[in-house]
Amino acid sequence: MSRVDRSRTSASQDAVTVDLSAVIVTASPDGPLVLVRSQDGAAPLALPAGPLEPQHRTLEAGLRNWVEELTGYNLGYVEQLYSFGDANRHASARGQTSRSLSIGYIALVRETRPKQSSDISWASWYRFFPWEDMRSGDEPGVMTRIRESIAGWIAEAPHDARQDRESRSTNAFGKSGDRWNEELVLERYELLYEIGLVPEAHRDGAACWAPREAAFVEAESLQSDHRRILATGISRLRGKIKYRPVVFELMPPRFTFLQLQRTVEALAGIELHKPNFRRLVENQGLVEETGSVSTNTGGRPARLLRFRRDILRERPTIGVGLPSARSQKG
Amino acid sequence: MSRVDRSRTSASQDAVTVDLSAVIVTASPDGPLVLVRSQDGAAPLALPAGPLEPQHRTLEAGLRNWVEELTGYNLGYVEQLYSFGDANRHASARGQTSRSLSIGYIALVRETRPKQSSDISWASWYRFFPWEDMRSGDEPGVMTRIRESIAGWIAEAPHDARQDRESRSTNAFGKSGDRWNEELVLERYELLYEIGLVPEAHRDGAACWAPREAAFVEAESLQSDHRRILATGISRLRGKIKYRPVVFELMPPRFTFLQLQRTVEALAGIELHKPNFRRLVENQGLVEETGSVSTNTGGRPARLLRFRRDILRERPTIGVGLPSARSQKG
DNA sequence: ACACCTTATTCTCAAACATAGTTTAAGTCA
DNA sequence: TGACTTAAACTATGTTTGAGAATAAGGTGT
Repeated sequence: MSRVDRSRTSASQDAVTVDLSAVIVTASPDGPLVLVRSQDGAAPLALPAGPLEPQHRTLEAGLRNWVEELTGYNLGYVEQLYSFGDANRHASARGQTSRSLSIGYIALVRETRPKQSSDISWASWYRFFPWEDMRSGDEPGVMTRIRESIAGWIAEAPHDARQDRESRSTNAFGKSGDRWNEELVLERYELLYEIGLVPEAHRDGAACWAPREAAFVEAESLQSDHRRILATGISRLRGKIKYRPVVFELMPPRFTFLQLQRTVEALAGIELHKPNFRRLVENQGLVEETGSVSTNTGGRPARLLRFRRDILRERPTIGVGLPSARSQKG
Repeated sequence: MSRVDRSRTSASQDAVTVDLSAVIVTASPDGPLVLVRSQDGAAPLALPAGPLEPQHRTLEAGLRNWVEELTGYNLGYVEQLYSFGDANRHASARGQTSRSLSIGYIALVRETRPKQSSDISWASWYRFFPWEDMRSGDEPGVMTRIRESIAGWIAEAPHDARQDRESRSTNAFGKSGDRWNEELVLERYELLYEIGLVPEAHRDGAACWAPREAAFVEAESLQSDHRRILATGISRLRGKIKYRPVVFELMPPRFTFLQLQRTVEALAGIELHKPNFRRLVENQGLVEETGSVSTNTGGRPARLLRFRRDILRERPTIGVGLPSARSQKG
């Protein structure tokens, strides 16, 4: 048997439409920004997305095409994230299952200039995941409140579910005081969703522990499952900077060590030790000096660096190295 | 505008069929095996694949369903690999672009019992990538021949392309004598394809350096782009074992240190240092003793171990650790 | 000029980890 | 018993990391 037998008129294959969604990231002095699209009325923001069209030769080409048309940005680094395809992702009104497949991408761009089209704008990605920004510890107290709620959720569990809830929460959020694994963005989001701390309008039916009156975490939502896609994107990016020099896609041509460090910190959501960060980047041979210095540092002038593009050819598996989620025994 | 406007009858969306392809892996004493399907006549082997059907609630559910129906195997660990979607992946006979989207998965199973259906069988994945098995150095001399061909390909380059070819080859294959990065399976395959050492029947049009008479590397092909999917799967698995305890999905309930080591070596295609491997696994707390020993080792009996399932809850980012692709300076 | 602020940059030191052995233990087989 | 095989423990050495102290080099205000 060959696949050709099962043509698209066959009963066994339903109508499928394919969306390409993009998490388009840039870095600003204040943190990582993601491109969002505002919709009519009070509807939540959405990631830019568009249908796959016949003239697109490959999926990635389709995405680049669509994004450029929509936003005018020229995508630099692009990577496929994940394909989502729940049967009822956009259930058709006629009760027929019209499956909508959505392929998520993450893309990095350098330019931040505002766009002409008024429904496109940049938003800090921490607007949607405030708890992921631990650069100044738990400064606004978000995590304190979250940990309290989690403790309640664990305490309320029926006896046999207690240990499961406990271990899932330490897995996602670490033990109180510890640094957590910054890559588990999706796991944390889904746990908070399950507990009911981040309600989602579009999936009301699901189980929800917290009473409606409980103090929710103040976090903005996104259309349909775009928040999951964004979480996946953040997670992927946080993982990738450790072993590939992708941060430089977000840096200007010339930058100082501190600027580079701040960008990495913003992406990872944690603070880093300055001398160690410098040593790591230096030892990996990721940058070279330009000869000039930046005088507007507020203190001693900093040397301006540039990314050594040739490094990409020499060694594929290097990155800017976070504190390596050290195996914290015991 | 909403996405609903663009229904599947719209001219801008062509007919899409979705295939789910699976790289189903198991471990045997002789190395990693992958499930393949033989086709009519002399056609190359194929990965098991099937169309996404309406009753499947999620993509992964569809895959599990399909594979179980086809092979009877119950998939354990399943992970989405990548979505491939070239416009003419299976060009329809009528000249119409009927896009075929293919979503690749990797799955691990423990059971190896042969199946009733005669067109399903297990094959060592090194049949398709012989150069990836460096467990006994370059014992059959494959890499020696490959390096010679690469040297020729570099020497033959027009002046301006010389350096590019050189750096791409050191990137993929490392310098002669060095250990290469075992994750770059796809990169190596594509480089060899470009050089013409691993001809693919299905894409004849592409550029090919080596004359047809040149000594090709003896490697088996797979249907359409299934070899790329397999390469992606191997790469993903080799990466994953370093930071997640996925090997245990391939191990029997009780095993010795050496069995575990052999499995990891088989997947990674390299040999490991015995005492160090043991220490690493021990320190990570991945295993616990069962109390019994295995006496058929040929020497001193080995303690039988079992995987500590609770570790999954405690610490998400641990694995069985290859020699960590050390940043080989210089 | 001087004290004093800020940030940049270099050093130091110990703990953790990895690499590559060597040595000892505990079985089987002839 | 002695030879052989694999298991398991131990050792020595070098590298990487985490945390902090010390020093350099510019500003500003007096």
